[in-house]
Amino acid sequence: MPQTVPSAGFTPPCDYTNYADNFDLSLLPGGEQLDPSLSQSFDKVQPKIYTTFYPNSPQQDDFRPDFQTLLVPDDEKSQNSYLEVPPILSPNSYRQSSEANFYPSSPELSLYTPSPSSHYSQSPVDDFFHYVKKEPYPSSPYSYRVKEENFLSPCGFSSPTSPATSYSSLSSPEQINIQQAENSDVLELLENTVLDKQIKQESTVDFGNLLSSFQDSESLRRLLEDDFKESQPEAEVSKPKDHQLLREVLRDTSFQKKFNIRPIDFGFIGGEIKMEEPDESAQRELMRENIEPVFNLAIEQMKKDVDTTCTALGISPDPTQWSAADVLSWLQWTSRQFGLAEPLPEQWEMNGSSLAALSEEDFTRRSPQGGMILHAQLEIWKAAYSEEDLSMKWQPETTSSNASSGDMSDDDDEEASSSQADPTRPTTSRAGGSHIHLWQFLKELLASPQTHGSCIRWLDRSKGIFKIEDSVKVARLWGKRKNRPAMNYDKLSRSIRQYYKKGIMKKTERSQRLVYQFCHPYNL
DNA sequence: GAAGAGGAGGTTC
DNA sequence: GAACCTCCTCTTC
Repeated sequence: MPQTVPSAGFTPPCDYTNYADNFDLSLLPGGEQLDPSLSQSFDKVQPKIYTTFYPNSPQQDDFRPDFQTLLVPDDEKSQNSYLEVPPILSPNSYRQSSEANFYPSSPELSLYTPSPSSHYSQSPVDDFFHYVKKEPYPSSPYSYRVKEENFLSPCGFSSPTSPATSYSSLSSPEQINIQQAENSDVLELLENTVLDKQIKQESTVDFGNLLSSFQDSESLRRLLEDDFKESQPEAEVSKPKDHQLLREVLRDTSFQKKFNIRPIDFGFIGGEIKMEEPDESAQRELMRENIEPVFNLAIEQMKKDVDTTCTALGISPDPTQWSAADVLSWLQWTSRQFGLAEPLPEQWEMNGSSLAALSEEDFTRRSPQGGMILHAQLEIWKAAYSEEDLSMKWQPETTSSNASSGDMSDDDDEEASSSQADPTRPTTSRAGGSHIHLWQFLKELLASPQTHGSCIRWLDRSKGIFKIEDSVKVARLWGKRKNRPAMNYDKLSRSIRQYYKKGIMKKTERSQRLVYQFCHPYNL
């Protein structure tokens, strides 16, 4: 009959997926020295952990456990510790009912489990240990099973205070007001999506087998009690400091000798890891799915920052529209924001278009100390504006528009359907890397000079001028991507030339072999 | 000879 | 129908 008690730091080592997702990194060697700020964050968003004991024993209906009293102080029962008290079942009813009726969601049983408010039977901890003593392991036909349910609940965010206040509590005092103002809608989104829901995971382990690894039940009892005492002062059940039992188990390497197991060597992590191409593709898709919402949030925040600054300085969000005075105003403002030296006006006598065309080297030449930062900030501005402007106004036929483009992603899954207003905008409408435009592919190669710098590289990044250094290799890569083994540079270049008519690419002013130039805004 | 330019028809989605 | 792919001829470097 199942019983749920606070996990007291115990994590059944049976479901590695669950384990990996919820693993307390502080358990690793040296992990106790967590970054204090991180620890604070964990305290605010503390997972609720439910552990259910349900012995497969006919005697269990006699148990009247008081785990709640034993392991959970009264003042905590309503916080992070949950004891599920099920109705008492007779031995017959227990035997007649399958485990699936109790825990259909257990990994072996694979159905969903009731919420933490559901009820299960109980058993006293003393009787539990008595039972352990009476029934020698592992020969007992009745094994205890432990089911741990982890509810990742936004405890810190679900306080009566506003989301912004809760979030700000994680920050330094001087940041509070800013973050309250700037992150409120981001937090609102997070609350409405992820944090508003409990994420439930569970695992089941044969407790009997687990206990058999201990010399006697007293040692386990002692460990559990010590663990609970240690967690008492903080009144936090699942703090990183907990999991004493697990710590002990992890430190105990006797099992390695017992089962002739060698420790896993993670040293390879620092080295080269080769992945099969299909797996790599799946990983990229998974990464995209995970990162895209965050990326969109960042873009939104970036746009707001740009708007705020535009209002403050009275300048256009489009850098190419800036006058010389606007340029100077923006440079001064950005320099102050980043604590850079005041820009010398004589170095920056130009309008916004000229500024936007400067390369990073140009910036660094004019401002050796902060040129890189200023250039990066301008790129962000251009990207933020293009995101907004292209989605609102830009049409493929009107490339004369002074809108700039933000090819924010070099992802190979991008698609530029003619029905879309923004051909440079990343989309995820189709998975896989086969549907990609040649110009996007070339930009993808150009974006990874470490990998592909030997076959294609930028000559002038700001103007979108690039050179194909190894036409055979580029063609081979393109053919591989498009699953066209017969691809060669002759065909690839024919496709590039098709871009001349479409206004995507052009030959450079001084024609050079294997040198092409992206048209605006594709050069961004 | 390699690469560029461009016409024309075919293929895939 | 768009976006290539393929083949071709001619030109340029």
